[in-house]
Amino acid sequence: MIQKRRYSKQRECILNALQSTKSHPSANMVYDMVRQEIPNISLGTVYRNLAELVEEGAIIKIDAGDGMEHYDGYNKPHYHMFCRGCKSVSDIEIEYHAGMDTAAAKESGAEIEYHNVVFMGMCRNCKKIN
Amino acid sequence: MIQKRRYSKQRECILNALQSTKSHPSANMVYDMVRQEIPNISLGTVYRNLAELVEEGAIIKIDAGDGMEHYDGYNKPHYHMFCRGCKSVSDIEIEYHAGMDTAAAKESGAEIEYHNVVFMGMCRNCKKIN
DNA sequence: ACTATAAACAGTAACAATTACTATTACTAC
DNA sequence: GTAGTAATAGTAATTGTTACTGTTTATAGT
Repeated sequence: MIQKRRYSKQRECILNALQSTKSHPSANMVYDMVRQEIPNISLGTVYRNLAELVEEGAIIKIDAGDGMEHYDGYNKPHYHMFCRGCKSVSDIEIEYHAGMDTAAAKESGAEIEYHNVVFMGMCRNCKKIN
Repeated sequence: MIQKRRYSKQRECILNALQSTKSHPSANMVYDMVRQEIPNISLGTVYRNLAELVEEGAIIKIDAGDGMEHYDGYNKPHYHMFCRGCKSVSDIEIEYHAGMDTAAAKESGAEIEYHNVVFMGMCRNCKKIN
């Protein structure tokens, strides 16, 4: 009677696309990726499923400051950097600073669930040029 | 001959508004604030001046992940938290982790200029309710 | 102080990312 | 297999932001 989440080819394809890349595509980039598999998929479907996958914790959303959301097939908590040169988001594989969460909670009285870190700068390739 | 930045009442008013609040208003909220002083100021003027003030380092832009930019009259590097309950941005006054920048630079080979941290959770008020 | 110059402006139109809507399709419990 | 209802495709609407245009105004040079 009461139906839970229902399977859909589209959602599986979106999740696969995200899990099989190390890049951090925007919704539109995901749209382009899955259209190779499902040519008539709707952009609205991509947005809706990305939101659902974020909500259930299967992927994460990254705010890089370039005016659009980026998505990341989630494995473990990790940090990101945004390159001012090529405007790309990449992983930064340093340890998650769990101590900052407790410090922030103590300072503010808030309940901290997690934190995001975005490093700003010029990536290895772009710093040569500029 | 070559003109530099020129004074404007509007820009001064915008900077004042940001420096005299501890909140982290969006462009639209800034617009509402300065309209009390300059009723016919244009929203475009607010956006342009906010961008210029960010560029010259007088204020900072915060990406909270709620679909719009927030602005902050800048004093020193500090962190922020976004409350899932009341959707507000507040300061977190813990020390800037400069060590993370060098760690990130070493790990990635990038040139790191700085980093932003946004804590996610429920603020002191909202955690009581929920 | 007066004038020429161009930066900054107000007002509005355009834009791009995202969300909402609607009729149709296709999972899944029975 | 069928009924019920999530999920979809396609499209329209919304929202935050940026670009454009004719006008105003700060300021450098007289």
